[in-house]
Amino acid sequence: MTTTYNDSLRPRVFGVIQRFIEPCILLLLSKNTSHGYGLLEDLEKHCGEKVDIGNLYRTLRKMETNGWVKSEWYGNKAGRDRRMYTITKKGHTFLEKAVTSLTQTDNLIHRLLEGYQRTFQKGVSL
Amino acid sequence: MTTTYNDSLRPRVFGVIQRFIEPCILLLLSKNTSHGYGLLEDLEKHCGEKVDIGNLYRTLRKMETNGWVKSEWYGNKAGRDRRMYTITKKGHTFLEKAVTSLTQTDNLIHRLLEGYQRTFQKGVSL
DNA sequence: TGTCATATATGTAATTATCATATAGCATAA
DNA sequence: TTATGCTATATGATAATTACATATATGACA
Repeated sequence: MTTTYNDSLRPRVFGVIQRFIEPCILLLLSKNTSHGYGLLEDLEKHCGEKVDIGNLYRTLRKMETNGWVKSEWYGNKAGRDRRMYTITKKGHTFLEKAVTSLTQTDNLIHRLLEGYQRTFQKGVSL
Repeated sequence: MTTTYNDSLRPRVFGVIQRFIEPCILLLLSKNTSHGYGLLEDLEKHCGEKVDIGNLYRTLRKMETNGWVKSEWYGNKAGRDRRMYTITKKGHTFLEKAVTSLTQTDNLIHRLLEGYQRTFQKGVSL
Protein backbone atom coordinates (compact mmCIF):
# COMPACT_ATOMS: atom_id res chain seq x y z
CA MET A 1 0.00 0.00 0.00
CA THR A 2 1.24 3.43 -0.91
CA THR A 3 0.37 6.60 0.91
CA THR A 4 0.34 9.82 -1.08
CA TYR A 5 2.46 12.46 0.58
CA ASN A 6 0.66 15.74 0.91
CA ASP A 7 3.23 18.44 0.19
CA SER A 8 0.85 21.24 1.13
CA LEU A 9 0.87 20.08 4.76
CA ARG A 10 4.65 20.00 5.07
CA PRO A 11 5.82 22.69 7.48
CA ARG A 12 7.76 25.35 5.62
CA VAL A 13 10.54 27.39 7.11
CA PHE A 14 11.48 30.22 4.80
CA GLY A 15 14.72 31.12 6.48
CA VAL A 16 16.36 28.05 7.97
CA ILE A 17 19.22 28.82 10.31
CA GLN A 18 21.47 26.55 8.23
CA ARG A 19 21.30 29.12 5.45
CA PHE A 20 22.79 31.81 7.67
CA ILE A 21 25.14 29.59 9.59
CA GLU A 22 28.37 30.82 8.02
CA PRO A 23 27.94 34.49 8.90
CA CYS A 24 26.55 33.49 12.31
CA ILE A 25 29.66 31.43 13.02
CA LEU A 26 31.98 34.18 11.82
CA LEU A 27 30.24 36.77 13.97
CA LEU A 28 30.57 34.56 17.04
CA LEU A 29 34.22 33.84 16.24
CA SER A 30 34.99 37.52 15.79
CA LYS A 31 34.07 37.91 19.46
CA ASN A 32 35.70 34.75 20.81
CA THR A 33 37.68 31.77 19.65
CA SER A 34 35.47 28.70 20.01
CA HIS A 35 34.95 25.06 19.00
CA GLY A 36 32.20 23.15 17.22
CA TYR A 37 30.16 22.08 20.19
CA GLY A 38 30.49 25.46 21.86
CA LEU A 39 29.32 27.19 18.69
CA LEU A 40 26.38 24.80 18.56
CA GLU A 41 25.23 25.92 21.98
CA ASP A 42 25.80 29.62 21.23
CA LEU A 43 23.96 29.38 17.93
CA GLU A 44 20.95 27.70 19.51
CA LYS A 45 20.94 30.20 22.37
CA HIS A 46 21.17 33.22 20.08
CA CYS A 47 18.94 31.93 17.30
CA GLY A 48 16.42 29.89 19.25
CA GLU A 49 16.64 27.19 16.61
CA LYS A 50 18.07 23.68 16.54
CA VAL A 51 21.27 23.45 14.51
CA ASP A 52 22.27 20.26 12.70
CA ILE A 53 25.46 19.23 14.45
CA GLY A 54 26.70 17.15 11.52
CA ASN A 55 26.42 20.06 9.14
CA LEU A 56 27.95 22.40 11.66
CA TYR A 57 31.17 20.35 11.80
CA ARG A 58 31.22 19.91 8.04
CA THR A 59 30.62 23.62 7.53
CA LEU A 60 33.47 24.48 9.88
CA ARG A 61 35.90 22.24 7.98
CA LYS A 62 34.77 23.75 4.68
CA MET A 63 35.18 27.23 6.09
CA GLU A 64 38.71 26.27 7.02
CA THR A 65 39.54 25.03 3.51
CA ASN A 66 38.07 28.34 2.30
CA GLY A 67 40.49 30.15 4.57
CA TRP A 68 37.81 31.94 6.59
CA VAL A 69 38.83 30.28 9.85
CA LYS A 70 41.77 28.29 11.12
CA SER A 71 41.74 25.54 13.72
CA GLU A 72 44.01 24.07 16.33
CA TRP A 73 43.55 21.16 18.75
CA TYR A 74 43.25 22.06 22.39
CA GLY A 75 43.57 19.53 25.20
CA ASN A 76 40.48 19.09 27.37
CA LYS A 77 40.89 17.30 30.68
CA ALA A 78 37.13 17.16 31.21
CA GLY A 79 36.54 15.17 28.02
CA ARG A 80 37.53 14.80 24.43
CA ASP A 81 39.97 17.28 22.93
CA ARG A 82 38.54 20.33 21.18
CA ARG A 83 39.28 21.74 17.79
CA MET A 84 39.34 25.47 18.44
CA TYR A 85 38.49 27.83 15.61
CA THR A 86 39.75 31.37 15.01
CA ILE A 87 38.49 33.81 12.39
CA THR A 88 40.99 34.99 9.77
CA LYS A 89 41.38 38.20 7.76
CA LYS A 90 39.74 36.41 4.83
CA GLY A 91 36.89 35.42 7.13
CA HIS A 92 36.31 39.02 8.10
CA THR A 93 36.18 40.03 4.45
CA PHE A 94 33.67 37.30 3.74
CA LEU A 95 31.55 38.29 6.74
CA GLU A 96 31.44 41.83 5.43
CA LYS A 97 30.17 40.63 2.05
CA ALA A 98 27.68 38.30 3.74
CA VAL A 99 26.28 41.23 5.71
CA THR A 100 25.66 43.10 2.45
CA SER A 101 23.79 40.13 1.02
CA LEU A 102 21.82 39.68 4.24
CA THR A 103 20.82 43.34 4.20
CA GLN A 104 19.34 42.81 0.76
CA THR A 105 17.48 39.74 1.98
CA ASP A 106 16.22 41.77 4.91
CA ASN A 107 14.89 44.41 2.51
CA LEU A 108 13.19 41.76 0.40
CA ILE A 109 11.45 40.23 3.41
CA HIS A 110 10.44 43.68 4.62
CA ARG A 111 8.88 44.59 1.31
CA LEU A 112 6.98 41.31 1.40
CA LEU A 113 5.77 41.73 4.98
CA GLU A 114 4.82 45.35 4.40
CA GLY A 115 2.95 44.40 1.24
CA TYR A 116 1.08 41.81 3.26
CA GLN A 117 0.21 44.27 6.03
CA ARG A 118 -0.96 46.85 3.50
CA THR A 119 -3.15 44.34 1.74
CA PHE A 120 -4.68 42.56 4.71
CA GLN A 121 -4.36 44.64 7.87
CA LYS A 122 -5.11 48.15 6.72
CA GLY A 123 -7.36 47.32 3.79
CA VAL A 124 -6.39 47.86 0.20
CA SER A 125 -6.02 51.66 0.29
CA LEU A 126 -2.95 52.74 -1.70
CA MET B 1 44.63 19.00 -16.58
CA THR B 2 42.31 19.65 -13.70
CA THR B 3 41.48 23.02 -12.26
CA THR B 4 40.65 23.18 -8.59
CA TYR B 5 37.44 25.10 -8.00
CA ASN B 6 37.81 27.71 -5.29
CA ASP B 7 34.61 27.56 -3.27
CA SER B 8 35.57 30.57 -1.17
CA LEU B 9 35.26 32.84 -4.20
CA ARG B 10 31.79 31.65 -5.20
CA PRO B 11 29.28 34.46 -4.73
CA ARG B 12 26.89 33.61 -1.93
CA VAL B 13 23.34 34.84 -1.73
CA PHE B 14 21.87 34.20 1.69
CA GLY B 15 18.29 34.83 0.79
CA VAL B 16 17.64 33.83 -2.79
CA ILE B 17 14.29 35.00 -4.10
CA GLN B 18 13.42 31.40 -5.01
CA ARG B 19 13.21 30.65 -1.31
CA PHE B 20 10.46 33.23 -0.82
CA ILE B 21 8.77 32.74 -4.14
CA GLU B 22 5.63 31.03 -2.86
CA PRO B 23 4.55 33.79 -0.46
CA CYS B 24 5.59 36.40 -3.06
CA ILE B 25 3.37 34.78 -5.67
CA LEU B 26 0.45 34.46 -3.28
CA LEU B 27 0.73 38.10 -2.26
CA LEU B 28 0.71 39.22 -5.90
CA LEU B 29 -2.23 36.93 -6.66
CA SER B 30 -4.20 38.24 -3.69
CA LYS B 31 -4.13 41.61 -5.44
CA ASN B 32 -4.70 40.43 -9.02
CA THR B 33 -5.22 37.28 -10.99
CA SER B 34 -2.15 36.72 -13.14
CA HIS B 35 -0.17 34.23 -15.23
CA GLY B 36 3.36 32.81 -15.08
CA TYR B 37 5.10 35.28 -17.32
CA GLY B 38 3.27 38.23 -15.79
CA LEU B 39 4.28 37.08 -12.31
CA LEU B 40 7.86 36.76 -13.52
CA GLU B 41 7.91 40.41 -14.50
CA ASP B 42 6.18 41.57 -11.31
CA LEU B 43 8.52 39.53 -9.13
CA GLU B 44 11.60 40.94 -10.83
CA LYS B 45 10.21 44.47 -10.64
CA HIS B 46 9.32 44.20 -6.96
CA CYS B 47 12.32 42.16 -5.86
CA GLY B 48 15.03 43.48 -8.13
CA GLU B 49 16.25 39.94 -8.66
CA LYS B 50 16.22 37.56 -11.61
CA VAL B 51 13.71 34.74 -11.17
CA ASP B 52 14.27 31.32 -12.73
CA ILE B 53 11.40 31.02 -15.20
CA GLY B 54 11.53 27.22 -15.36
CA ASN B 55 11.24 26.86 -11.62
CA LEU B 56 8.54 29.52 -11.51
CA TYR B 57 6.26 27.51 -13.80
CA ARG B 58 7.00 24.33 -11.87
CA THR B 59 6.30 26.08 -8.57
CA LEU B 60 2.98 27.35 -9.87
CA ARG B 61 1.88 23.85 -10.90
CA LYS B 62 2.93 22.48 -7.53
CA MET B 63 1.05 25.26 -5.78
CA GLU B 64 -1.98 24.23 -7.76
CA THR B 65 -1.70 20.58 -6.73
CA ASN B 66 -1.35 21.88 -3.17
CA GLY B 67 -4.62 23.74 -3.64
CA TRP B 68 -3.17 27.19 -2.96
CA VAL B 69 -4.05 28.48 -6.42
CA LYS B 70 -6.24 27.39 -9.30
CA SER B 71 -5.64 27.97 -12.98
CA GLU B 72 -7.63 28.44 -16.12
CA TRP B 73 -6.58 28.98 -19.74
CA TYR B 74 -7.27 32.39 -21.21
CA GLY B 75 -7.12 33.15 -24.90
CA ASN B 76 -4.52 35.71 -25.94
CA LYS B 77 -4.86 37.27 -29.38
CA ALA B 78 -1.45 38.93 -29.07
CA GLY B 79 0.38 35.61 -28.61
CA ARG B 80 0.25 32.25 -26.95
CA ASP B 81 -2.64 31.50 -24.58
CA ARG B 82 -2.12 32.20 -20.91
CA ARG B 83 -2.71 30.02 -17.91
CA MET B 84 -4.23 32.47 -15.43
CA TYR B 85 -3.84 31.79 -11.73
CA THR B 86 -6.17 32.74 -8.89
CA ILE B 87 -5.48 32.42 -5.18
CA THR B 88 -7.74 30.12 -3.16
CA LYS B 89 -8.92 30.11 0.46
CA LYS B 90 -6.26 27.48 1.19
CA GLY B 91 -3.67 29.74 -0.42
CA HIS B 92 -4.64 32.60 1.88
CA THR B 93 -4.27 30.34 4.90
CA PHE B 94 -0.84 29.25 3.71
CA LEU B 95 0.22 32.83 3.06
CA GLU B 96 -0.75 33.71 6.62
CA LYS B 97 1.44 30.91 7.99
CA ALA B 98 4.28 31.89 5.65
CA VAL B 99 4.17 35.43 6.99
CA THR B 100 4.64 34.09 10.52
CA SER B 101 7.68 32.10 9.43
CA LEU B 102 9.07 35.06 7.50
CA THR B 103 8.68 37.30 10.54
CA GLN B 104 10.85 34.87 12.49
CA THR B 105 13.44 34.87 9.71
CA ASP B 106 13.34 38.64 9.74
CA ASN B 107 14.07 38.64 13.47
CA LEU B 108 16.94 36.22 13.00
CA ILE B 109 18.55 38.37 10.30
CA HIS B 110 18.02 41.47 12.43
CA ARG B 111 19.75 39.93 15.40
CA LEU B 112 22.64 38.97 13.16
CA LEU B 113 22.93 42.39 11.52
CA GLU B 114 22.62 44.18 14.85
CA GLY B 115 25.27 41.95 16.37
CA TYR B 116 27.52 42.82 13.44
CA GLN B 117 26.92 46.55 13.82
CA ARG B 118 27.54 46.37 17.57
CA THR B 119 30.78 44.48 17.06
CA PHE B 120 32.25 46.43 14.17
CA GLN B 121 30.62 49.84 13.85
CA LYS B 122 30.28 50.99 17.43
CA GLY B 123 33.19 49.08 18.92
CA VAL B 124 32.78 46.21 21.34
CA SER B 125 31.10 48.16 24.16
CA LEU B 126 28.31 46.18 25.88
C1' DT C 1 12.26 33.58 -43.55
C1' DG C 2 14.66 35.14 -39.69
C1' DT C 3 14.67 37.24 -35.30
C1' DC C 4 12.51 39.05 -31.20
C1' DA C 5 9.27 39.17 -27.33
C1' DT C 6 5.87 36.72 -25.03
C1' DA C 7 4.40 32.35 -23.11
C1' DT C 8 4.55 27.52 -21.06
C1' DA C 9 7.09 23.65 -19.99
C1' DT C 10 10.60 19.71 -19.05
C1' DG C 11 15.48 17.61 -18.29
C1' DT C 12 19.23 17.42 -15.54
C1' DA C 13 23.23 18.86 -12.79
C1' DA C 14 24.82 21.14 -8.73
C1' DT C 15 24.13 22.48 -4.24
C1' DT C 16 22.06 22.43 0.26
C1' DA C 17 19.49 20.41 4.09
C1' DT C 18 17.97 16.56 6.80
C1' DC C 19 18.33 12.41 9.09
C1' DA C 20 21.09 8.69 10.71
C1' DT C 21 25.10 6.60 12.46
C1' DA C 22 30.00 6.00 14.31
C1' DT C 23 33.51 7.03 17.53
C1' DA C 24 35.76 8.84 21.75
C1' DG C 25 36.57 10.73 26.68
C1' DC C 26 35.01 11.41 31.05
C1' DA C 27 31.61 11.28 35.04
C1' DT C 28 28.44 9.06 37.71
C1' DA C 29 25.00 5.68 38.84
C1' DA C 30 23.42 0.89 38.99
C1' DT D 1 32.20 -3.40 35.29
C1' DT D 2 28.63 -2.12 32.73
C1' DA D 3 25.35 1.12 31.49
C1' DT D 4 23.81 5.74 30.79
C1' DG D 5 24.45 10.54 29.86
C1' DC D 6 26.82 14.62 28.44
C1' DT D 7 30.42 16.61 25.86
C1' DA D 8 32.96 16.38 21.53
C1' DT D 9 34.15 15.40 16.50
C1' DA D 10 33.02 13.30 12.36
C1' DT D 11 31.03 10.72 8.13
C1' DG D 12 27.24 8.29 5.16
C1' DA D 13 23.20 8.53 2.75
C1' DT D 14 19.22 10.52 1.19
C1' DA D 15 15.85 14.21 0.29
C1' DA D 16 14.93 18.72 -1.22
C1' DT D 17 16.10 22.89 -3.41
C1' DT D 18 18.34 25.77 -6.77
C1' DA D 19 20.63 26.66 -11.10
C1' DC D 20 21.37 26.04 -15.75
C1' DA D 21 19.95 24.27 -20.23
C1' DT D 22 16.74 23.12 -23.67
C1' DA D 23 12.18 22.48 -26.19
C1' DT D 24 8.06 24.25 -27.99
C1' DA D 25 4.43 27.61 -29.49
C1' DT D 26 2.23 32.17 -31.11
C1' DG D 27 2.35 36.53 -33.11
C1' DA D 28 4.76 40.86 -34.68
C1' DC D 29 7.76 43.01 -37.55
C1' DA D 30 11.91 43.68 -40.56
